[in-house]
Amino acid sequence: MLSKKTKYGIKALAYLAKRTDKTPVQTAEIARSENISPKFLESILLNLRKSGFLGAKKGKGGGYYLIKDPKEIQMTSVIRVLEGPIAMLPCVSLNYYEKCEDCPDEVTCSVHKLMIQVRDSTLKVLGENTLADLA
Amino acid sequence: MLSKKTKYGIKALAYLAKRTDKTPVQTAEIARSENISPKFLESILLNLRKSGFLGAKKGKGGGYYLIKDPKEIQMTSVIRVLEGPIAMLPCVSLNYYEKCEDCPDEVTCSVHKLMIQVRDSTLKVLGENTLADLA
DNA sequence: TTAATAACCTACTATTCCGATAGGGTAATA
DNA sequence: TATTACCCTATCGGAATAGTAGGTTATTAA
Repeated sequence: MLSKKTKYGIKALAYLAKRTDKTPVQTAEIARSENISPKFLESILLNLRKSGFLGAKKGKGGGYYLIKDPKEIQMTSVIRVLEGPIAMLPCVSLNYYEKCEDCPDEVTCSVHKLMIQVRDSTLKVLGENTLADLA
Repeated sequence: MLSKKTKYGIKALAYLAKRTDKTPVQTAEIARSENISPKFLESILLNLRKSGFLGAKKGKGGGYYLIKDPKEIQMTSVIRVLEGPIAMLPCVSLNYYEKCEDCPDEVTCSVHKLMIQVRDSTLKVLGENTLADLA
């Protein structure tokens, strides 16, 4: 299950991508429009800024704005930053790999093989979709 | 991410499916072989029995055994019983649907559309794989 | 220069879930 | 009738989630 943090983050990015002009948008405006707790959203947008998706401007008329072209932003990268691994098991994760303690051999592990298939099909969908497709 | 409960459950089912004869297998044997905490596994197998995947026999020579043919057991049904929803959001779940409070309209929701695609591709993989394929 | 604005940062909290453990009860077998 | 092994309930520490609170800093406009 996707965390609300990730869901809200995607919604906020899509909100920004929908806008025609790229002037900064305040956290409060996005929060109001998308029904998100303002303070919670604040921490998410900060996260997205630090990860290089958003730029920020302080003071009056300030806010957040997209840095890159929505077409260039794959949903895989968004989800990896907000949620973490896309795979359903650490031992099949490309970016957050961890060995299972209980599993002596990944090659013969039945669950492993299945979860690689799931990972690849998910990766395909999320890789084909960009922020532009959502907006 | 898949819970350990689900992972262990699948491993246990695969262990039973690998056996040629269908005599009962004790919890302790599966736990030893798959490196799972015996007591934890016990609750999982109980769960699988109540869900109709396993049969159980008490007393000496007792244990758990598969009720159905592994070819007939889709991984979707196993995961739904152990983990719950397969979808990444409640609002796109077929079997555990819940409306999002923050979302006024699912049809126009950007995240919703994306997660339906992810759900369908995952469902395809898990539906095509049966317990027999894992064993 | 000062007041207002809005991002930035730190810390805290309530709730829930996960992964397990403990300890006994019940039914079947030898 | 003793042993075996499933059955059931209850508990528990730790981690994560979903926020909340309160103050700091940088920018803008009056």
